[in-house]
Amino acid sequence: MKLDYNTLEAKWKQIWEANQLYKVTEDTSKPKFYVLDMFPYPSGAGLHVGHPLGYVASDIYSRYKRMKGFNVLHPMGYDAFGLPAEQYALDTGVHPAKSTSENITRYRAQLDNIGFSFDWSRQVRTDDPSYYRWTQWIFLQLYQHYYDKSADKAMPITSLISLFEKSGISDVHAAASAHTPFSADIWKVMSAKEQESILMNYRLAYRKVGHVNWCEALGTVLANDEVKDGLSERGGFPVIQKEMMQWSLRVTAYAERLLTGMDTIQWSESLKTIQRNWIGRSEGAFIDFSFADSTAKSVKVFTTRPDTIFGCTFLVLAADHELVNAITTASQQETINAFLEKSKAKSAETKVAGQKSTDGAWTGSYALHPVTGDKIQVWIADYVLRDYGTGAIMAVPGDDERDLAFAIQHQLPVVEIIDRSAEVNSSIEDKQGILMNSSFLNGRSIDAAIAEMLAYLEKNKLGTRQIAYRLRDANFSRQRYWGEPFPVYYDADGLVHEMEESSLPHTLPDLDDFKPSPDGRSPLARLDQWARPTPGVSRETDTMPGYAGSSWYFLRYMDPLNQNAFASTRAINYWQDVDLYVGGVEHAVGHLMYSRFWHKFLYDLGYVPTEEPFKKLVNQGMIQGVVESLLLFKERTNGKAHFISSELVASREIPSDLLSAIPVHISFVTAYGQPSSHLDASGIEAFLKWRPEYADAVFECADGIFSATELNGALFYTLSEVGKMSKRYHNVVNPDDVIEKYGADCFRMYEMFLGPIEQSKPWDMMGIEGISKFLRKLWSLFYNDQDEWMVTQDAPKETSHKILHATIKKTNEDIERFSFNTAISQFMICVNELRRTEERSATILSPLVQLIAPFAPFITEQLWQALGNATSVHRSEFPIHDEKWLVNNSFTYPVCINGKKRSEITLAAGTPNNIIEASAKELPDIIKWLEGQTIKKVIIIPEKMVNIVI
RNA sequence: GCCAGAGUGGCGGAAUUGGUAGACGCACUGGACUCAAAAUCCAGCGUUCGCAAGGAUGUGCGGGUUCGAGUCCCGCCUCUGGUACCA
Repeated sequence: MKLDYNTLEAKWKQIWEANQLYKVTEDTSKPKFYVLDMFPYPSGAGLHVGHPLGYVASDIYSRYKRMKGFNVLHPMGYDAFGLPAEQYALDTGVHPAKSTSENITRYRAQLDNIGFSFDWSRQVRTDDPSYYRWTQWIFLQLYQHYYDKSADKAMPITSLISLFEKSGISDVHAAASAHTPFSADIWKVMSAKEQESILMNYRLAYRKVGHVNWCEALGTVLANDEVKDGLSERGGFPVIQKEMMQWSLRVTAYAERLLTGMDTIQWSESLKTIQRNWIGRSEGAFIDFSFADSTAKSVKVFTTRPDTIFGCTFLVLAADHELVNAITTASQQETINAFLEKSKAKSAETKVAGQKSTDGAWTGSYALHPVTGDKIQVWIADYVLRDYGTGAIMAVPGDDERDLAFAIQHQLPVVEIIDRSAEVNSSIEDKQGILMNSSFLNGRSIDAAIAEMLAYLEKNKLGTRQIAYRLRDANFSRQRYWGEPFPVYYDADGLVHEMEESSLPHTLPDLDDFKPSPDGRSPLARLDQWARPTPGVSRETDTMPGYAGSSWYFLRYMDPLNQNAFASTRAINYWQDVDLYVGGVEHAVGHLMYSRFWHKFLYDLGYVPTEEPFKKLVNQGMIQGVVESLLLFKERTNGKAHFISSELVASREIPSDLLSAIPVHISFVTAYGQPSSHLDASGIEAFLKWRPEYADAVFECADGIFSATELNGALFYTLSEVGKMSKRYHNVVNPDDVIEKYGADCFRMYEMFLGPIEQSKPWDMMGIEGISKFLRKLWSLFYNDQDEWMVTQDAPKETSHKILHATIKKTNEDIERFSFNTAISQFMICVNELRRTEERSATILSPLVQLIAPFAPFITEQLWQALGNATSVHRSEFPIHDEKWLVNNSFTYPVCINGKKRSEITLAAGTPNNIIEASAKELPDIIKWLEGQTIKKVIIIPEKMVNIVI
């Protein structure tokens, strides 16, 4: 039989489908194993060669685990709600539901091509009402719960209400946006509206007016992790701060558990560090400063350095701190107003640029230093943030660079309080030094002083120990159409009413105009009938953000069709949690943080049995593309665009701001990806056909300046860079094309052979021939050049046993540690060896096929059938190595003197160490070296080496 | 700035616990087969001295520990990622 990938793949895909080979059910007779991929967002560009990298790895692992006797859940689905489909709808008028479905069809075809072992009967789509019904349900649970810090878990809001009725706020120890004190009696006489606004401070899903990241171009607000360097992650549009009524999730309530939970899971250290930094825990104290002569009583500041309190010479509040109005004196009112105005106008640009600022203004008020009683000025400034700590700081210019810069700018007093003269190369961050000018703390080390001051503050009721987190509550409203509607409505008073559980799903209505309204409201607000169904009732017209549906999808796979629950208890108890999660590191602070939060919440409510959703996580790297660009020289020649060959740039010293790079389609470029990538005459012709606006451009290369038609013969060099694979750069490589040419098995193995899967690397077709050759060699062990079946039932050669069992051992170890490239290397060694010795015995070749099966499912299935097996190789048992074939009959030891190899001896296996030592010392060349030397010791490492130390 | 990770041939990368550095693949060079090409097979392939046998040297740089260091320690350099007025 001839090796013909395409027919072979079609044949087996059809057989697997007909036999439901990869369908999985809860089977208590086998141990479970859950392998999950991060489900894709079905974008219009389709899958490129980078996407399947993680999928191939997880598929190999799934197939391996199945052959090892595990009941493997390996599902796939689509993160179908999201911005790009809506942007596409804005541009083309195509309904997002339609384009998303079309994209999903395309993705499915591409995924099927690669031969994955997904159980497609469990597919989920986040935009399916039967799915988002449960997203809405979980949202309602969040709304109906608060976080009780004493119990350290989420509790029903009804218990909070009973506490309020019993004793007001005094017994409540809960995560809250604000603590307004009140008694039980006061609570009882509050109006429903007043009570509701108090409860909103506690609910895990709550509404508040807050400043949010507003992106004008996208017409929506974004969560903190969706903003990068002041620009939207999607699209790269500017983001400004804006006040809006928004839904938020109280993820901060779980900050500590999100932090400690990381000790129990197997994630890479770097990923854990990213999450830890994002949570940003720091220990310190709240300290109360009372005012000297103001209507306001006191202000709380947060500090991690209570020891520096004697150096505190002024206070600084955030510009939008709640006390600013109350403490501003009449004489300073104008100054403060001017500053607030300026600060507001500035926030848009400078916060984008990330510049440091020492701008500020004095409120006219004085506070009293809590220890010395000195009068100190209270300022407001840009560099203090409302959202961190208490939004107010005690400024210690003597030991804080920002405070110092501010003090110098505004000529405020500075007191040196840390003596660093004993330290070499010490900076403020080092926390090294001795206290001075600090009353009873003088002479203490910083650590000792912190402890002493904390005790002092608590004893004198001046402050409390406190832990602050950088983590902010997650914004949960998007002024967008293509997302889950909120299952709530508002009455005439603006009070929130939950929808009945039985009325879910609250479906997304149809729409044909997707433009957001300029005032920042969702397109849904335009649907009068839907938005205001009856007088006095209005619906929430915002929708949930992209991460809503993806925060729990892994649970739905356990029981995807369930109508009565997000998954049955039976299914959840069987599948428990995800054993292995494979996906990109770009989700470190978004999806992975929110999923853990939702999962912990569901755990508190008793719906899931484990606290953490993902036991082990592997981050696959990104496969990058090569971006080829033409350099456009902006100084135009006779009004014509001037392109310049890239090698001239260095020699001509053209200022880089006069150059811009125009990405070119890689198919135009010759020697693409190489240092000598260039366009020849036909490439230039193709380029001009594609970008006709450059038809009259001039092209400057080493030989001179030409118009396109004069350019025959001259090579025009492009600029080659490694970058993202993206439609924009015209460098997307479609897996379908690779599979068409080399077959799915080859594509899978080559993706794995590129290097460790955690690593990012550029896609490069150069090496794929090596894998292709390997598969042909494998095939040739079974069929000769005349396509005759060569496998015999003869006894194999002993050396074949040896190489086979070494390969079995290594394959098991390598798959377990996710080192697929080294496993493939071993297959190559094995196949080469078997070919060299012309091994044709089924005893050897049969297990070899099984070993390679997870990597190359199609070709191995075919060979397995040809070997006479009635059932699939993917249902067979993974080979186990036999130690007896791995024991050496003899072993050649390198004999070293002081670690340098001088000779070697070959001795029988299991030779006692004293004989090895004696034999080593008898070697003539060694004796020559040892002459006149004293042997200090002899080190023998079994099966490794003999080292004589002189 | 701070935090984390990484630097190995012409290239992608091996070396699992401190034990013969460069596995495996690509590229390249030479040879066989062929009228020729492709395909296939064989051999070579860090640097350096040498006709060779063989020697020296070599894992970003400078030190150290050790019989022995790509691997451990100290000090630097470079790159990648995260983060940035976080008190």
